[in-house]
Amino acid sequence: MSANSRLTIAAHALAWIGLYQRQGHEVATSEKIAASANTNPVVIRRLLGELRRAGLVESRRGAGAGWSLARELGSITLLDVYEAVEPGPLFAMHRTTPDQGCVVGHGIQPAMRGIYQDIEETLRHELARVTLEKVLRDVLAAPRQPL
Amino acid sequence: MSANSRLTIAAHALAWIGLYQRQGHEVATSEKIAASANTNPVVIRRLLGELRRAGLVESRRGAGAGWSLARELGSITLLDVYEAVEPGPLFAMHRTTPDQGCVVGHGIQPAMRGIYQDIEETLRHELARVTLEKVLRDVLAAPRQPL
DNA sequence: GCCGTCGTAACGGTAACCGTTACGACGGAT
DNA sequence: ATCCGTCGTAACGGTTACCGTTACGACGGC
Repeated sequence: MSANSRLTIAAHALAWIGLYQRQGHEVATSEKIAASANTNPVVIRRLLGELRRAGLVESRRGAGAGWSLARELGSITLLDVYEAVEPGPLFAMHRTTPDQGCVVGHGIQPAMRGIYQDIEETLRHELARVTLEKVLRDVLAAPRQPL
Repeated sequence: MSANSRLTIAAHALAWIGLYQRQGHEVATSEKIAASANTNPVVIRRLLGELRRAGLVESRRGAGAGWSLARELGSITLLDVYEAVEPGPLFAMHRTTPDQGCVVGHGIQPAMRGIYQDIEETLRHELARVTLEKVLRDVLAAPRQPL
């Protein structure tokens, strides 16, 4: 599976904004988030744009612009982020339709669809158990670098 | 997530070989399997090669060559197939290391690694619950096309 | 009107997967 | 000993997704 880092970067951005706001700041800029994640501000803006469409964050334009949470970290789960950022299903069917004249070719897609649905349901359930609040807690629990 | 069809095609091939053998045949050729899956024989040979490395199938060369199961369908699970054909982890970390001077940048990777490990463990558990015997059963249970 | 930031288009690089062609290797069948 | 069907595998091109980057208009406090 060609894994991608979209969920990781999105969680990073949300945790960063959440901590930033708890430190008393109003809005976070894509530039600062990008510096923490060591990537390009446009990458952050693109991802946060998808989170905004899902109602997880809000953005202000003009002077003093930036991003803020639309919900508390404790009410956002990894499933919310996953659904906002990962479009397709986990496993794909055949690219071309199998031979419908063959028993296996005819029955394989309904069979796999049902099996995959169950598995993805379990995955979603697991993702829903992890809040961004817990992510931030785990982040802050990481051992400090000794001098 | 850019889903791929490797697990689906591999399961298709195994179910096809299993049914073929139950019909009394010795070995299955990549050409016949490819015809059922509506793809190229080389694609099947590549995938079955990975399943052979995992000890799930065997291949014979020379005249009357082809593929056969190395284990009963009931003892092969989707997890066996998944591990044989899907190399990497489900979710990836940042492409570049985050800013270690930032609290979030420093703690995000250990945090996400732990969370992802739990989730993937659950996924593997679900995959292990489905045997290829069940896949073939579901395939054969698909409704016939009415005339 | 200025200026910082968002929003978004556009482009190139990278990587994975798939389909295809090609060809040597193997080993029963004759 | 030769033949022939199949495997095993390399090589190449096409497609797609994601990422990084540049560019530039839109917005809105000041």
